[in-house]
Amino acid sequence: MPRRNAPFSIIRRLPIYLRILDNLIKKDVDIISSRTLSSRTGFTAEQIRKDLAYFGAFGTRGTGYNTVYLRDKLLKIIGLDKTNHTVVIGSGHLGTAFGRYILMKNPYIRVVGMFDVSNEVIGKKVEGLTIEHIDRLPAVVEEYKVKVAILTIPSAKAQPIVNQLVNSGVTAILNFAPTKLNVPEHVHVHNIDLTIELQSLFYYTVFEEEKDLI
Amino acid sequence: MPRRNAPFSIIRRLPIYLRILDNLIKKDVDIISSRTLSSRTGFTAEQIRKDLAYFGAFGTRGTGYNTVYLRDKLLKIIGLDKTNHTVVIGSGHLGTAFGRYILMKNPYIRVVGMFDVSNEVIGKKVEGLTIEHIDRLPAVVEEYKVKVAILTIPSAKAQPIVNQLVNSGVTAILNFAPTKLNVPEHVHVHNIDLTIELQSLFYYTVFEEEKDLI
DNA sequence: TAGATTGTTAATCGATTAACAATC
DNA sequence: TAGATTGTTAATCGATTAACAATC
Repeated sequence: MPRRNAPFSIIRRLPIYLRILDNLIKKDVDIISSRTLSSRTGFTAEQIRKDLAYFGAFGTRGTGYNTVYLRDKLLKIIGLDKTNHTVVIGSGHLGTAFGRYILMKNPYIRVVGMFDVSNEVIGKKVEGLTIEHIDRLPAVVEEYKVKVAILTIPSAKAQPIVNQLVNSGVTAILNFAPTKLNVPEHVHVHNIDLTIELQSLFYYTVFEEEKDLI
Repeated sequence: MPRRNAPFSIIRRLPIYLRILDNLIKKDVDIISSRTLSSRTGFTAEQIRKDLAYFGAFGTRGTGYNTVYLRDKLLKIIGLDKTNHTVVIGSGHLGTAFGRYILMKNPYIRVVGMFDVSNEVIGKKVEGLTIEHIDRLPAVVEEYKVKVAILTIPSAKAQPIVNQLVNSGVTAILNFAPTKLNVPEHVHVHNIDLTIELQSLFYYTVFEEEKDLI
């Protein structure tokens, strides 16, 4: 499996293929064509073939892709072929909702810790996992060799925690705090900013209203 | 204000500028340069100037941008210059967390309804707003002329609700259900897929491990 | 005026789409 | 073999970066 520094645009589509393959395999479908994948994803068949071809030749010409084989390849490419640990930092409403969601809906990822500073939530259980004091974070990260962390704490408190995470060996962060995090080059940050997502949608509502007037 | 069908890549950056301007104005800063905005956002100064120039000439050469004036322009461009209503459909853990977040943290957006089908949550209050039965959705959407809806319901139940929303006049949907929604061309859908965001991060952790071996 | 910073045009880069040869 | 579908090369499209003239 030649692992290169693949474009982010491709990487983001792989989990979508993975989810569809999971569903197909559950229904005992053995073979899928790029055309069918296209109708399920909304991406063009050409793009799907090109995405997969970036990592190797996984299909059979004239037939399509074997679902189990392709899923296996995708899991290896993404890096989900072994148990993967993550921690949730910040156990307010948003943090516990995410933690619960991942614990329940993500077959390939395991939450090994949830943390907070507030005595109001520390000790509470989320799907069987006990929320711990944030002082326990470095120990848990090191014990489980956690490489990916989810951040749902206020912007003002984010940077010191991020520094701590990086020092403990975390290399990827899913950041829900609406602030720019400073990290070394080898650490990847994905920002999910609910305000951006929601506000930017309003652009299209105004546009629609104006279109009505034309 | 010439409103065109601006590239989505630009539209998504506008709320970030808006947030920074809000903070600057709070601190009584009158003028900001593209260079300073660059260091705050991580985007290049050239890109920021080009983004803004797409909608008009809002700055002063040799000086920079007036914060209050630019914020005013941005609010008009995005379409946040009037009260903007939204509804949250699906009031499970994720839905109530989002609803609460928007109610508390979004100065320009007002949640006018939260809905669910489960008697366990209907009647509960979230930051003063009572969760209603989903049967009330069309009435609320029409009463408040809601154009933007937030969807946090299971994938299997999403499409019928989306059809209902579109019929009631909604033109933009923030979708957290991990499924492709079918909508008419004039309706915009933003998908936020926590699984994609999280799984795709694991690609970079494997990459890092391999780099260690080189 | 001189220094600073915008707004705009040109060059580059990267991603998507189209076309088709390879091959099951 | 004929039909189907992949994998790959070429063409197009769009977004970002660089350069600089305009102007406060």
